[in-house]
Amino acid sequence: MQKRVSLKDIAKKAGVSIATVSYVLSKQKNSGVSEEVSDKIRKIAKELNYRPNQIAKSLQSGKSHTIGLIVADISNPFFAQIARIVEDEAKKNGYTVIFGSSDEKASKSGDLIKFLLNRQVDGFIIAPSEASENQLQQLKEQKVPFVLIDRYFPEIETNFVAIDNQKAAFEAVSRLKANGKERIGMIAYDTKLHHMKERVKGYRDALTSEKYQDQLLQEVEFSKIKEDVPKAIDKLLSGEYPVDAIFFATNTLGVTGLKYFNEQNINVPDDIAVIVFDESEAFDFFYCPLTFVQQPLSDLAKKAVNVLAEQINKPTDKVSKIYLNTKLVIKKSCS
Amino acid sequence: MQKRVSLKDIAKKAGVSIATVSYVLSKQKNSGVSEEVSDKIRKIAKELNYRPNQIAKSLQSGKSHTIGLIVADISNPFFAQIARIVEDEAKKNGYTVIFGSSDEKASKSGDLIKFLLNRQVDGFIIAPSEASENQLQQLKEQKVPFVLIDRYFPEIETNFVAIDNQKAAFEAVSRLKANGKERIGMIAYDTKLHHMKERVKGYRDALTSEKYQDQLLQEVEFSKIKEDVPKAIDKLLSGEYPVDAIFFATNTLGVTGLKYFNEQNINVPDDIAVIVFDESEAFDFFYCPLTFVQQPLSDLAKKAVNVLAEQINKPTDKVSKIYLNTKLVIKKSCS
DNA sequence: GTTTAAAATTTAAACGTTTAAATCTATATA
DNA sequence: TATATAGATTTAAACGTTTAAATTTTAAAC
Repeated sequence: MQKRVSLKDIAKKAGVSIATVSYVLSKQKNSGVSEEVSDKIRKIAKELNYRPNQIAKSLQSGKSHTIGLIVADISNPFFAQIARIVEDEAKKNGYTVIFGSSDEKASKSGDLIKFLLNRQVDGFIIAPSEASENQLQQLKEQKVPFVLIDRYFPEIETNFVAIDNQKAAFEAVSRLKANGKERIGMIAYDTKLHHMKERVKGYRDALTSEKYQDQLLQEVEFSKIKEDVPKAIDKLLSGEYPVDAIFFATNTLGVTGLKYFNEQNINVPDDIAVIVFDESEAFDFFYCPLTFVQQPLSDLAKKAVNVLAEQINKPTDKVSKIYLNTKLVIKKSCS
Repeated sequence: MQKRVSLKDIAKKAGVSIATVSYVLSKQKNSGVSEEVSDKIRKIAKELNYRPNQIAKSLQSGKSHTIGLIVADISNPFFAQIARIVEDEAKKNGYTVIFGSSDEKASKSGDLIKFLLNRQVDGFIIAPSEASENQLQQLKEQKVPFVLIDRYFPEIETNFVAIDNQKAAFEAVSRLKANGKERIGMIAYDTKLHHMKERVKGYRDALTSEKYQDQLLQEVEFSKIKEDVPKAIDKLLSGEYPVDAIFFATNTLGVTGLKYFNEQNINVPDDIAVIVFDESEAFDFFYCPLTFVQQPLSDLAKKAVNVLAEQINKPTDKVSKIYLNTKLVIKKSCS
């Protein structure tokens, strides 16, 4: 990599001090320097194709103008979409984004946080993984600005941008009931993460019959949904009282479940009604249009960036807890 | 953000010079410093939870250990998957990834490159957009290490990791012919990008009848595929000799096309046979299993990182032009 | 008890910026 | 003409590291 031109080079060529060059090039308004000199400096800077060294600026200012985005998996369309919006919104605010995938593992997210902190990121947007409370607590102690997205821990006072998972789930399941479904199963992740627990809560709230509830909720592990979802479905469909509807707690679970339905020639909605939390491009091709809970991804991500930017610029102890509205998009699959 | 602890703080506490601390903490082997002192320093460093300031290191070393990844759109699963693998492979090599989306616009990619160069990235992995040759040429002149991925410009000598698009397309279309298809249309992007031209070339090579070829190839614009793909399909299916097969040049085009088929109740493969370049989760739900050209995404991304890392560590003028193999995954849609 | 060499530690400069403070240069004022 | 004042420019320190070179300390050799 060729040596880049610095203020020093310009100063030498212009026959002035580095400081003068800096004043000319870094101040918008002509602060002090004479027209003559500043014109000359700007001309030379252009000639030499000067590009300020952000690293040096960062060292000097203590700000890197970089934010760290930590999600479960950047290749998951849900997070990829968030990433894209974060990218655009961050750029508008003058920030660069460094991302990292935690694979839902606290150890990975911990490493990631340390790594990015070394890189002097100014703040974080995090979709936290299970058992990462202590990491967030530490960030708080070190007064590192951060905003949670998609998930949050109710017992920790932090900024977050999320949805009302319980309400959204309640609405969805209520819809199934309204459509006459009597035994509604749910497939969720086996995690303590609050957003998932809320979805389960909303589901439970909507159920009136208390019976069999334990068997109706199937929880699968993040790392082995390929095996666990089919098993869960089998369980829900077997026995004396097979379910007549399934509520999938995420798009990934939904996709996996629907694939299994296809393999087994289980028809939606004739054999079973379905509602999925979140959407997926894949659903567009499912033979039966799917009812799903739509999250305001774009607003979620934008808000997160804005809250973070504010927090970086004027840190306060007041936290922003933002809930955005979801929408239940009703199609044939739940009837 | 709380002030972080620096070498200075440790030095003060330990009663030694900053240099000594640096020697202890930055050298793996005990270079010179006595056991006693170095133990003490390490202990204090741990106590204070010292984390080296990468920014300062970067300024000093001229290396940021950061690479810039520029793709068309991070929210496109094709690129999101690449991003994920790049992330993992980069981490293995000690690099952080900053990403940016160009939206297939040269202007955006140009801005992005400048922006990231200011951030002192050590190198780039780029899926270049149309008319961005001059940007790459400039990078070459400035001796900035970079590797192209997915696309490349044959007239510019650069590192790249790609596939043989012509061959892959040829194979795909040949398959359609072998299955008795006689009028095979293609829907491609209207771009000068070489990879797309190669796909078209491969398609043309496979066609034997020379007639009507101009009408058989439909090119649509990146920015308005939603409108253009349906139009293109209408054209291909109307007239005296409607096509009996369509070859989609990318997964995005395929997804859009198949949606339109559904709207119009056009059946695959009865009404029309289909092959798509690239895969998509969505295809799993299409009623008819789709034949597609499978790219070795993971290897592509890994290779790109490795070539780049090598280029950064020992720059040479020799370029690596790497082609990886594709696989035609044959399903019912092309019969 | 010197001398000398080796080992341990420190000094100082550098990376490319910013910016307060100091200095220098005009010009206006008396 | 001397002086104050504003304007223009430079000096120097700082951000947190690294590292060559200089210095100091320790220990060995005589």
